[in-house]
Amino acid sequence: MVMAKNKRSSVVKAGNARPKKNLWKPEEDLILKQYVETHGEGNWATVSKLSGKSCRLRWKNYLRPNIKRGDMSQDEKDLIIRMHKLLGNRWSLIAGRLPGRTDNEVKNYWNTHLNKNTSCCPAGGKRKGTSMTDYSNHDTNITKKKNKINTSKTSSTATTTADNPMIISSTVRSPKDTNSDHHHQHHEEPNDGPIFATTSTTEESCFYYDVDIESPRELHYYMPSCSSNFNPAFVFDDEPFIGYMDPFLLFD
DNA sequence: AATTAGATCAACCGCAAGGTT
DNA sequence: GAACCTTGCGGTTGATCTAAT
Repeated sequence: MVMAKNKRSSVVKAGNARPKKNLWKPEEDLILKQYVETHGEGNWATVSKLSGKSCRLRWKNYLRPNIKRGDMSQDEKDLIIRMHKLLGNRWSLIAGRLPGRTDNEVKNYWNTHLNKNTSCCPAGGKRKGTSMTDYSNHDTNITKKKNKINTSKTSSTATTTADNPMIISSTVRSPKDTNSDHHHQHHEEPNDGPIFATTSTTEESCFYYDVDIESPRELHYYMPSCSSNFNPAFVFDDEPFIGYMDPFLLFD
């Protein structure tokens, strides 16, 4: 069943039973907005205590300036798909690549629009125990609580089904680990083995992102610049995606 | 017109990391 | 260094919508 895009207000309809969810009213939004304009961001615990609502979330996902609302453009969709293949469920990182989009929005968009369209996932939109849950378990478990990539050792492996013969395994290391992992600096693999692409960074915020891609075709899709000679740069929409230069990776 | 199934999205929840005391 | 507090993140839930029956 194809559903029309559903635009809903956050306002509870008058006459309805009191909702379990604490939806925001426009006047509450206004109050919060004025509060932040006056006092600045922060002190969310205090504000939330006073209001009884999650003000930080509301501000971050809805009220913050430059929040872009409305349909995703084709470019944004493509970027989300490709970033998700590369990064998994690291919504904040993906959202950081999409100006004006929040991680929550990207996550919702993925779960509702894109997840079901990917060949590696079971089709369907039923929520409970379905596509989102089942498919994402592999990288959900991986990425959960491990996405503080700058600060902690993170290892993730995203495998796929037979429909998508690509395997991405990413390993993010803290600078401490760099001594023992010299091969992460720059690496070339023989063509007959798994292609092992790596970006490296330096200084405090550095981390290493290793991508094992079994299919050279897939590698070329993600990294057109590294067909035979490896070049540690990804390209998104003609934009070089270089780990050590990209603020998206260093944004913390 | 009423009901049902499925889609959408705002908000909630719990955990982990970082910061402060 | 420990304890507490704050913030960020990702998974999940629930309300409400629309199209189909």
